[in-house]
Amino acid sequence: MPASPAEASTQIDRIHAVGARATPARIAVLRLLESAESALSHREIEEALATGFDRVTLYRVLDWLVESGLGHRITDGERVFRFSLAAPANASHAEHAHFRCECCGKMFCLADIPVPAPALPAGFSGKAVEYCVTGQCARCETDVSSDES
Amino acid sequence: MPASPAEASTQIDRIHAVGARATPARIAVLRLLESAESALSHREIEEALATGFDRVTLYRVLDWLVESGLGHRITDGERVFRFSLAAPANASHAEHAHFRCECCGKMFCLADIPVPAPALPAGFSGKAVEYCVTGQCARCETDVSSDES
DNA sequence: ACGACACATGCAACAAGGTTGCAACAAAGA
DNA sequence: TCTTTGTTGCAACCTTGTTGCATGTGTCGT
Repeated sequence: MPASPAEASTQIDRIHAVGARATPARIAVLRLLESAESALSHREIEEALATGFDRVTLYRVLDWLVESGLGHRITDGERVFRFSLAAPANASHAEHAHFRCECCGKMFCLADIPVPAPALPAGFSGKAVEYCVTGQCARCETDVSSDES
Repeated sequence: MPASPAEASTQIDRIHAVGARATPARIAVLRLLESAESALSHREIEEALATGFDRVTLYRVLDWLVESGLGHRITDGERVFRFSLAAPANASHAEHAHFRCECCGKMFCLADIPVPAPALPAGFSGKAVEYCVTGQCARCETDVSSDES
């Protein structure tokens, strides 16, 4: 079920709400991230949006997304950035934990698990925290155990 | 104060203990990491060891270090890997938190701060946890405040 | 509805970090 | 000392992300 113009208006509103231009690339990325179950890398976004947006355009859209506060950027353990939407403006988007599956490579937001506040040594001031667990996700876990040949 | 052969024997023993060959590159990297106050990136290691080891050699030494259990690899928030030595075999090297200074780029091991165990959703199994705080370290903090012009 | 302007896009080139293949070399044991 | 097997150096390559610049387009004022 591809985009209908009516559905796209949701994204357009969100874009305008942060004082930016509603462009096809931005709308498409927003829509994609909204329906994503896990944080996506630039590569994954490029492949999902087979619409021929330029690589650089996507990088810029993603940068804009973070700058404007509509999304965040997290780093998985493998030198790539991943992007997910921030929660809608009403909810305060507390920092949450992430889970990266070694098997399928997907990254999940563990919204339920609050990131424990760090106790830093004297003189240190923390701004942001990344809390990322690596392991196997539920699906890969069952795949592997049922595949024990 | 450069390496003395006598001091190097410590490193050689550690290398032999994991069943590997004691080569100049490995000894040098081990020595460097032992004296490092923070986790070092490949680049930093290459510059500190101005001894002309090949880039690739260092990458391979670092990979070996992690595989053999003598060191770990962590990712700072900026797409680069950093390496530090594992604690000596007697101590169980519990996972610890890291701190990356946005200002000077250094990465510190916060050995005192235990990484809280994650509560994962059903079906997920975690193997490793990364807990990294970003902010300003004590030195940069004072530099900035005394530099307010 | 139209035009202007600022911002967004596409292209090409670049940069940094890391990996691979392969021939030459050297540490460890016989 | 000799052999073997693991290590090194080199060159080339890949991936991820960035920059400069000319062209295109969304938005606003009219």
